[in-house]
Amino acid sequence: MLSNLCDTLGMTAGGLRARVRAEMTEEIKATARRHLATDGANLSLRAVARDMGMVSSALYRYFASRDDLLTALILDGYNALGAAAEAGDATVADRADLRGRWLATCHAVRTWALGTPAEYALLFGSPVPDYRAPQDTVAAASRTPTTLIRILKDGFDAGVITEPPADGVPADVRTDMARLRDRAVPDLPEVLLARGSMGWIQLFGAVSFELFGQLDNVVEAREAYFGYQMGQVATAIGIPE
Amino acid sequence: MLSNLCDTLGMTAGGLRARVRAEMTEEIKATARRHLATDGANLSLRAVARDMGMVSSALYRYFASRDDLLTALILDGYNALGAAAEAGDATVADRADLRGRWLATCHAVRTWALGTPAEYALLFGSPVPDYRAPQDTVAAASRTPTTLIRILKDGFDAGVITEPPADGVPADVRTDMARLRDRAVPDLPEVLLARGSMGWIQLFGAVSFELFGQLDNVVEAREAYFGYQMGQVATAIGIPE
DNA sequence: TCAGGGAAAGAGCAGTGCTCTCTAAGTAGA
DNA sequence: TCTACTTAGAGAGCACTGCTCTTTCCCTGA
Repeated sequence: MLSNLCDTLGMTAGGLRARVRAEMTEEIKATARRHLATDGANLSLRAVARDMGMVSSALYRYFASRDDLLTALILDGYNALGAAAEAGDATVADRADLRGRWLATCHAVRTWALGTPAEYALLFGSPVPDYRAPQDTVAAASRTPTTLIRILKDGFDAGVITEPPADGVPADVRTDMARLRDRAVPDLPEVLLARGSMGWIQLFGAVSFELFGQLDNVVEAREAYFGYQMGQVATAIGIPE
Repeated sequence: MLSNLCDTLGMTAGGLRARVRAEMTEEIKATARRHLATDGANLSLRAVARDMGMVSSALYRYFASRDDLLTALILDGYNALGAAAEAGDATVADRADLRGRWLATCHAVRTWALGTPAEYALLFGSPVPDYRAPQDTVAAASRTPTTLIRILKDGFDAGVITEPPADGVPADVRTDMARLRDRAVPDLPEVLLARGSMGWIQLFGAVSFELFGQLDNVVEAREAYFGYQMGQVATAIGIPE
């Protein structure tokens, strides 16, 4: 996207100008991320500019609008979360330990969310009014669920996870799952993918519930509750003990 | 809260003045709700006032701040959602049809959310920065989950739903669940409540996922997918077919 | 009838996103 | 090396925001 912008502005890639421009863009995003932590989604362009010792209008040389800046942050956020999930999965040395991998990935997602709640809210919270996420984000957004599904795939390939009976999976849902499967993880039964996607939703729900304050005055043992949930989900999906 | 305000302003309850004041308050909330639908959480006090043919400062006679107005809307929202859930549960004539009641309640929640997405986002979306939900809301907020848990309670009392084995429910989670149980549904095993709360979280996750756009370009058969999920959850909790 | 108090208006403050114009500075080509 | 061009940034300005303060109007209870 950045190189795209450079092209439209007629800059030669690799030039010194382009490099300082890229550094500047990164610095703006970094300060914006910092403001995001305190001000939430309604961060102020002017405040970001002030923090960098420049005037607000100067930011418009780098981001066409506030929404554009948010989009860049969202994209970075999806990638950061995806990387965290992948790293979590990778911590389990025994690749055949499916449950361990599942739980490690889930906990990694939660840890990332707790560490950067504002960014998580930006990704998964209430959408900003009249803001449409560009298509670029879908690839980055699918990194985390793909990490989860890949665990199922490994288990299925190894014959440890078996295809559950297609009890009551509606036909059109199977169609959706089949399309999704072909796009991301070929050769995985739709029914298994349907259960896997449910697990992803439960993970998202659990993290959002905790982060958005719905657990306040209700559940104190947050991490234990989370771990218990994810274990139950793993069992429901068919990941052996 | 309103009567509280009236008291502090020294108004006699039941007076004419108090009545027009209450009507005015309702009208403000109604217009605010209308604006909420288009502008999301960042609705404008001035716009609301303009819509009512008055000046912005006049609104401050009724709500001390924008946050106060939002709080009132949140409270109303929780109650509206709770009422919808209860009504959904009540549509099932055969009270012994636990699965039917569970699904009806879930679908009622989803329908309410799809009908008033902005209000749902206000309740369950990313929290507004430096806004603290007052204690008043917790009672209203618990109406919906209580409706769900009551179904489990009915099933447990009837001996249709049995207490699941406490396999791997951490001790501190049991403590949380016990406290929650004593507060809302006495005589329900903690383990069952733990599973029930998971169902509530999955319901919330599914609705939020759909409403916040995470299902875009992924799942088309929204209602079928939702119904499938809630059926699976019911089974996982132990609600018989 | 009349004082007290609540409702509304209006000006004003500090802040916002965004646009426009203008200047300074760097870059490439002859 | 000089020139034509592009870019970064500054600053003013527009329309908007939440909120406060003061002033005016009018209803109400005694």
